[in-house]
Amino acid sequence: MKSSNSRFSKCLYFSANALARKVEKLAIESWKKIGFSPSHAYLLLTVIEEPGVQPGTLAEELQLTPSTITRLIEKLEAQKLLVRTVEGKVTNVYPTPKAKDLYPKMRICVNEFYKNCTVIAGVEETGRMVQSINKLNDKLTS
Amino acid sequence: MKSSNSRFSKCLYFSANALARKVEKLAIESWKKIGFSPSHAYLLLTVIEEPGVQPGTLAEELQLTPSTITRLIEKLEAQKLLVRTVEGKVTNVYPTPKAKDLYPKMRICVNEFYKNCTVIAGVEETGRMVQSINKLNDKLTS
DNA sequence: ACACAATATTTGTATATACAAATAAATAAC
DNA sequence: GTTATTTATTTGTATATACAAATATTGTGT
Repeated sequence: MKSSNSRFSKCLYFSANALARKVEKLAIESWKKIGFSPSHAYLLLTVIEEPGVQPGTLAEELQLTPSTITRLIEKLEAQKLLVRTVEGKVTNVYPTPKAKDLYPKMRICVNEFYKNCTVIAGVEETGRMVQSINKLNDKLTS
Repeated sequence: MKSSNSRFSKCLYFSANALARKVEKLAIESWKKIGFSPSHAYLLLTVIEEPGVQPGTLAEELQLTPSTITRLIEKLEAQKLLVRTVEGKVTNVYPTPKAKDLYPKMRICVNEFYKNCTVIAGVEETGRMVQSINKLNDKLTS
């Protein structure tokens, strides 16, 4: 059924959730060739680009809660893709050489995802969409 | 951090996910007074308004997978809010009197959620947003 | 310097959701 | 009429995420 014909087609709850799931699927597709889920992939990417970044910062940048970040880090640590150093109350997260080797492939996946979005929705439309969603997100930040 | 300043502020993956989570929170808040999660609430609402509706139809209308619908129904059945009758391969879902009694309160929650959205985002803006998300959703339907 | 508050992170637990396989019934093919 | 295919639903299992509480460290007021 088309979203626009659904019983709840006027309800932001359904629109927003459906969009997130569909975009998630598209992202999973784009990241499949290196076998990461999108959230793991973007976390790893951030750690590679900002070595030593702290979990709290990752939580902000990835818009996830600290506990979720911990869980993601644990998994990637188990795969020997990153390491944590704890000093006092702060933790720093660093990529391993194995992770750094993956970097070029990861950038390709990022680009592929953007391309997939724009092919489906159009370049300008995608941009406008992201912008207006961000605007709404900022209003909803409580 | 503002979404619009995030490292991934141009990425639909993050925008869409963040929006869904924030709207979810708003919905949870709106439904809290009768103690349902939004998905349970909307499912129940649909069953009350369309007694005998089938799980497959619910999956379409709520934009969830059939297995998720089964799980939601199980929970509501355990709370004696709805019942299933199985005839051949089709299942029909009916509300119990207990559920019907809740109906007026549920409609109030629905309205409250809409109101909360529009207070935060503006009436017109909310409408436009939902419309353009639906449009994108339809394009993304694979 | 000691108690108290604030901060950063992790852990225990719960929820929502999905995919893939299993089941069961209806329909079609021959 | 029996076999094969399609359809509707459920079940087993896995993932992502969050909240609240626990832990540990740092900073502050007096």
